[in-house]
Amino acid sequence: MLIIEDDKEVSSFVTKGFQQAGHTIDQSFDGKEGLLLASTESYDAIVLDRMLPGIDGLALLRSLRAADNHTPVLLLSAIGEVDDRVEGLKAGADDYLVKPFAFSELNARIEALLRRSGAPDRHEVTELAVADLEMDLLRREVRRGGERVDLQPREFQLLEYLMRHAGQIVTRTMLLEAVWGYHFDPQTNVIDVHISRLRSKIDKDYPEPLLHTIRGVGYRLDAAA
Amino acid sequence: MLIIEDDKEVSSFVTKGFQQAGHTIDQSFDGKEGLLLASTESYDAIVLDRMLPGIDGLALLRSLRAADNHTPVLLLSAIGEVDDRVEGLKAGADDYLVKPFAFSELNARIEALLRRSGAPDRHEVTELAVADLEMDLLRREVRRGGERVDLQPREFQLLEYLMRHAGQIVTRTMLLEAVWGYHFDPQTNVIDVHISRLRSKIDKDYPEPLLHTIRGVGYRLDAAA
DNA sequence: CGCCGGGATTACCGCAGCATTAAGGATTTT
DNA sequence: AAAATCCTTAATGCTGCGGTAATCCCGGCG
Repeated sequence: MLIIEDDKEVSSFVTKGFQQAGHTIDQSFDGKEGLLLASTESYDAIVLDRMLPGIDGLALLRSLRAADNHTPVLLLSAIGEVDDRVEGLKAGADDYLVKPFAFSELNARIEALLRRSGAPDRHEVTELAVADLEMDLLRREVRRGGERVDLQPREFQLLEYLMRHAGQIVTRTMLLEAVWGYHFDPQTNVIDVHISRLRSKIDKDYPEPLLHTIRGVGYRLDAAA
Repeated sequence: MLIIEDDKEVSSFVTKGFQQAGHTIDQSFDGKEGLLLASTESYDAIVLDRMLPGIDGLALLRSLRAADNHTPVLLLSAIGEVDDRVEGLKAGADDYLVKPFAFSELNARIEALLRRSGAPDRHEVTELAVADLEMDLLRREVRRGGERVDLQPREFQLLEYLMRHAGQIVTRTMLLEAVWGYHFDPQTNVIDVHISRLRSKIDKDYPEPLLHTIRGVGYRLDAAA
């Protein structure tokens, strides 16, 4: 686990706590080094302070997500405004905690994150397939009927999630959480838009649509009627 | 299930999430109304925000418990207060979750509560069957005699309830509560209409009707004459 | 045999929910 | 600083679900 926090006292406090809980910890005290570590090493989770010398915590987080790194990140912040929280979550944080906090609280949240992301299949499967639709996770390539389909990052994420749950119904709430990381209702039609674009790329021009709408619930990806 | 939460965004997110998961939800945005609903109606679980206009969430909870109501309650709380958890649990909450939270987390906890409270876990069963009528809850598919039957959301809910109570008489009042979330008589023939539509899909074209009318009482779903 | 009340059926229409498109912003690249 | 890329928001259109109501049906009872 990686702790990025410039306040030595807080950092040490948190580090000791997690070490005693049996975790292995890397500490970083500034943004640049933190980002470097986060991108080059592989952590099960990251605790990230929002205010940092060098790079701002949010910017760091965005860079990380832009590089397609999905390590669970818990954001620490001194501020408590709602907008900050939303901004943090939108930037790609998986959870958010305001200082001052009790270590037990932090621990519980990290545990929840680990549990959630601890899906063992993440690193084993490198290829997904549904009917004649194939996805190569390593090369980030998608093919339908052998033909290449270019997807944008969001669309790729969306399709990946749908393919991992092929045959099952995927609710809108699930998508908001898994693909957008929202833990609230954005009150917009982001999902619809991206579904629409995805459809135009993978279902249009093909006789049998794979992406089905389940009215009032969500979507399902499969070949069956 | 009852959601008592004044923040419209949170309430909407949670409500939609549970609805998509197949639950019937009552929403309340203030303490007084919430308490009234909680005391007069019968819910399988209640999600209760701690900070409410009107009555405080904790006070509400205490009133409820004082009235000998033991419906499982999960308390929602804003960040900051750490040993609030203890207070909440002391007031009679069965579980506690701090905002912001992931819906999946909330869902998991509610399911745990339902399981604990002895309600037959709705998600352990993924398939229902009555005679040659089958329902796949995960795929939201219904088959009669192996043949697919397309149902609309309401019809699906209705049939699900009937199948969960197969062989028993299901009264109109029960249906209004469980399927429509009405706690009063709408003075219309909604039920009749949907029963009729359901019949035309699952009983028409088949020699033996499964959906029987019990005049003056309600309906019963089974194979027996 | 005709009346009565509950139930069944059908048709109709408002609107929720989804699809689609275009425009605006944010971020990154050149 | 300009350009390109991609995500989000917003506006618009459309489909068909779901509720209401009008009508029909049927069993029960006097």
